Amino acid sequence: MATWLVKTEPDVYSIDDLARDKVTDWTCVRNYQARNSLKAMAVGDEVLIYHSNAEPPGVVGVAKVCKEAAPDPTQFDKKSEYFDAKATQDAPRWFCPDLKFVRKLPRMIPLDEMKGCKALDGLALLQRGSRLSVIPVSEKHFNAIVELASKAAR
DNA sequence: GCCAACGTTGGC
DNA sequence: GCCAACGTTGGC
Repeated sequence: MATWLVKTEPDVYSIDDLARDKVTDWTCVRNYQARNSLKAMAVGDEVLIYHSNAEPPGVVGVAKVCKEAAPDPTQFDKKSEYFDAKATQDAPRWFCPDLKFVRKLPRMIPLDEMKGCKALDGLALLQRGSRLSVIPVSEKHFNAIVELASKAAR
């Protein structure tokens, strides 16, 4: 089983929206590297949900892949701002898995705290200028973040 | 709102 | 295939 982290802007789609929807197709990712990660997701993989452009930014919850990546319908929707004229039904460019809400963490883990955490050294999210919206996370890092959430903030 | 760090596009 | 110009992301 693999583990991942996906970013979302809470103003657009927050962990609470996911909690309400229970399951959502993770659409609108338009970056090839991120797309490749989405396509590599398998049913049962666990996914950390991260709020970007938030105050503060940080990891807020856990979801689970419940359906492998399928063509992202927003690429075919002319009215969508994510419409892609170069994508066809025969050769879709963008894919989205379905994610199922698992739980919110007992507390959010701010980016700041992750930066100061030795156990999270090497986490791709913390690399300088990391802008990827879908990131593979080692199981070790995944567990370290979940454990942090069960401890009180420093 | 600023801007650094990337990614993408397109002319050559 | 290079690379300048432009667009986007996302922390601050």
